[in-house]
Amino acid sequence: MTSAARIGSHRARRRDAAATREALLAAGTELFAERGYDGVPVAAIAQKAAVNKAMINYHFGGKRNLYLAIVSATFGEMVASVERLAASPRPAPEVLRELIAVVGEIATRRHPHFCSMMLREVLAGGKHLDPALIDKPARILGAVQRIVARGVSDGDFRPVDPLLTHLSLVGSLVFFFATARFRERVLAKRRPAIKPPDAAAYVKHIQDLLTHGLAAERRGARRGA
Amino acid sequence: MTSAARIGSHRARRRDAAATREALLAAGTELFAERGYDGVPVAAIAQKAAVNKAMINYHFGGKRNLYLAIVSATFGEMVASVERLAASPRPAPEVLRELIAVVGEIATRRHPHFCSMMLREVLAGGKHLDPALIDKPARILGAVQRIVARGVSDGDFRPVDPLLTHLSLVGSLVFFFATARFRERVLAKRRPAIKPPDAAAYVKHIQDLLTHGLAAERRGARRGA
DNA sequence: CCCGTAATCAACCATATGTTTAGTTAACAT
DNA sequence: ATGTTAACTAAACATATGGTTGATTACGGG
Repeated sequence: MTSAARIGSHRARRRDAAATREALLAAGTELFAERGYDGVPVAAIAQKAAVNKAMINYHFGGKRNLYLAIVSATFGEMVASVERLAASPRPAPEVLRELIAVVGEIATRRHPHFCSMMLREVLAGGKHLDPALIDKPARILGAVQRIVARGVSDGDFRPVDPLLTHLSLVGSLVFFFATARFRERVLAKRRPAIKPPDAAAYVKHIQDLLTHGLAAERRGARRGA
Repeated sequence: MTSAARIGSHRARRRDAAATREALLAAGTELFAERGYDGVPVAAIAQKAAVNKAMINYHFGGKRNLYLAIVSATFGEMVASVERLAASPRPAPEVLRELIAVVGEIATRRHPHFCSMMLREVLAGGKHLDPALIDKPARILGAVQRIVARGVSDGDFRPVDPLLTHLSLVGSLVFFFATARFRERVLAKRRPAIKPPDAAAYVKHIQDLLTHGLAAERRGARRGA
């Protein structure tokens, strides 16, 4: 892992700033997601990265800045994906289903710690976040809202509130992916032990729930108020 | 507040163990919910409770035990309410709507810190929790599952998976109530500033989403596989 | 080959924090 | 009144932690 990352442009180097930075980012991502900002000593990050802890200050300028770099990187791809989808001209219900799948994909494969970090940040009220970073969640919010609003105005969705819909959607997804560890622990304790549900099944469940839950009533149905 | 709580059985007492314990529990509940276990120094709890910090060890035997006492108290009422509802013989869709309302009620009025604490605990993988406490979330899970399973077997709901349904329901609710602070901050930054949605509107939204999303198809509809 | 510099490291420092302790005081029974 | 004890306090302690420093080393250019 580290040794591989340390293979630089021409040959393995005993000193490689880029590899050190990478190792710190990787170690920090995992640890912060697991235990939260306050729960991780810089010594633990350094040890996991097999690097001297002074390197955190040397390369990032302190624990806080390392954390911000990690959050920024982790959030970046998610924001980009969601905004790309929001721009799609396809029917809103279809786009929403794909959005759910994409979030599931990113949350399981590309950034397995995204949901934990997002939730921790949000729980902390954005205390650790830069003003520059705090707008990334806001952009996700905006993108989902746009999709839902379009579905409503196209008549594909009931006249639901886009903001509330966004919150319920993101909430159920983030909650699921962020709480896998705890779920395993609880379910394993049950007699008979229950197998924790897998991500793909949950993604499909949310897709179906939203599809049915947002669908416009059949033509000629009651239209409240 | 404290002075009021310190009015004992017959007259105000300069020393009142019960009042001191209460003050510590109240202060701890608020602070732990806000900043998490690791984020709160015992000195802060003691200060907020207007009590000497050694009292935490004297009355509870340490920070950890104070935390466990708080979580236990906070989770207790929620578990009781949910299990009471699960035992109701009324139609499952109706019970589920009420369950959502009850969770909203408890999360806003009686235990405004329940969702934050629950989410933090779950994120930590139950690291701080006693085996005795870890089964409280499991009981909530069981109760919701029973309601959903009954709705399915009664033909009121589509043949959804009760566990997945539980996760999506609890996830969307807990997420909403735990992230109010962050939401306010993000929404206030938008131009024009958006008023954060209130709890009652969200409860209704989730009720409707579930009602529509779980409802059995009209008679004679397709039955997959 | 040799030097300058970026990168790295071990040790140190200042501070914060959970817990302990030794002493003090108020409530109450007698 | 007084002795006993639970409740409380201030100070001390041990440890953990984030950050700094000054020396050291490897890499690349000359």
